[in-house]
Amino acid sequence: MSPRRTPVGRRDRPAKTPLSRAGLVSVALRIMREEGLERVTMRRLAAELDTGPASLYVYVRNTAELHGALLDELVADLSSPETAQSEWREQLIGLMCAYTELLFAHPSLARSVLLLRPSGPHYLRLIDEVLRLLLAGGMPSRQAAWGVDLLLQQATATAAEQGSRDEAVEAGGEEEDLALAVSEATSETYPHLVRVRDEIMSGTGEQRLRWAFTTIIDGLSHTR
Amino acid sequence: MSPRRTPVGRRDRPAKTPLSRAGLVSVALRIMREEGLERVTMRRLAAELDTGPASLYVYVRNTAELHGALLDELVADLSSPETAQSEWREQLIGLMCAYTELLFAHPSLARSVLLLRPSGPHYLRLIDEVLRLLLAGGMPSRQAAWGVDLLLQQATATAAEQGSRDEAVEAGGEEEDLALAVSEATSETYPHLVRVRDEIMSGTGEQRLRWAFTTIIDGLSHTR
DNA sequence: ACCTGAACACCGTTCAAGT
DNA sequence: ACCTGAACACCGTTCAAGT
Repeated sequence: MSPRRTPVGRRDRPAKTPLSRAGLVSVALRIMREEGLERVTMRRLAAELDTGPASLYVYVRNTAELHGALLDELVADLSSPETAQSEWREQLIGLMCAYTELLFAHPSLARSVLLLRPSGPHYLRLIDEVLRLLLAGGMPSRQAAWGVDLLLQQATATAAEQGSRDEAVEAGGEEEDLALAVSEATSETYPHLVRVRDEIMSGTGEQRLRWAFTTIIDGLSHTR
Repeated sequence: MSPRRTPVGRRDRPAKTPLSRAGLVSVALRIMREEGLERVTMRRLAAELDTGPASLYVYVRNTAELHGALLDELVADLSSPETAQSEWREQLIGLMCAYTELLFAHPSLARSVLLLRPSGPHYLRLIDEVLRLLLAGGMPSRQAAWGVDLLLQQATATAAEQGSRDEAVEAGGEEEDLALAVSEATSETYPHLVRVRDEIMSGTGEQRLRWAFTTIIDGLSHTR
């Protein structure tokens, strides 16, 4: 229809912006938000940027590094909640819940991040903030330092697990297998499981999440 | 060389045993032990069993279910350590460490299990045993019921993370990125991180693992 | 240095057709 | 019911060759 402006252009795209790491990440972010991380593949990204997959390896080492960059972008939007006069403990639980909810929206990213050691500037800011709150709670520095890891891992693992479960409902449905197995357990085979049967699946995700963070923070405070 | 005994046999394999779920799982287990979970693919498994990949779907729903079955086989070998007169707390930490070490040998399985709700008989036995110890510690039943989940998730997440890190050393090396970022952090940008800098990477994997379990159990005991 | 097409070496799952 | 070959619809990464 319109006359060609770029003689060797493969298609009539608006323009071919030069490749850059930032460009890569922003396109990846868009695809992730619109279609999920599953669709963010090197091949798809390359197609979107009107090039071949090999070209991307100039800007990212591999898929894992790309995922790390995506996490950092997400974490950038994480505002410290209510920096007001509420207690450090409540603030910390709020921050951890906010981070977990962020990951809930992208369970497959959580899955990927679990295998990473994120090191982006925004993630470091999150670490620093969690540390601030733990130290504000009067925790010894080793307790605080190791605690950040424990808390962040818990958040990521929960998001990875919970999120993929929602996705897996259509597909497999392994949690129904567990529910079934638990309901069929007898006192002869699994006596303790039977004793707490009703509590094992109880509570909402939100309740159990807050409970988990509270439990860990209690354990951290209880200095030995 | 030798005369054909099976006229339509594709190759001179010893014999073609009929397919079964148990047979599938045992071949999968062997490949996992010898070459790692990465090599346990439907296609590879089919080739090993002298059939096409489609045939496997009679016995397992999908790859996830197969991984669940593999975990259950591993957990079967998990002997309850020292059921002697040592305290419930020490016994529990020992059991959790044993489970984690089991998974350390198969990090990619841990990764996969994180997205599952395992429901095999041996896994249920593990749940029952952890519950027994928590209840022996005098914990209220909701605390115990939710606690099992927290403890087992922590174990799996640690194995998934730690294990893949060992593997990733050859490949990417994202943890070095973090170490670098931490060492380059300044008091202006990340004041709290700088304050605990030396503790954040300290300790061996074993030390931190025991510490994490102790912390969570402390938090669980501290009933609210 | 940056960019590329093509190739290497694979995947999981489904389906129509057989036995 | 069980089993199968072939197909569908893809992957990440590397490499030699170009600019």
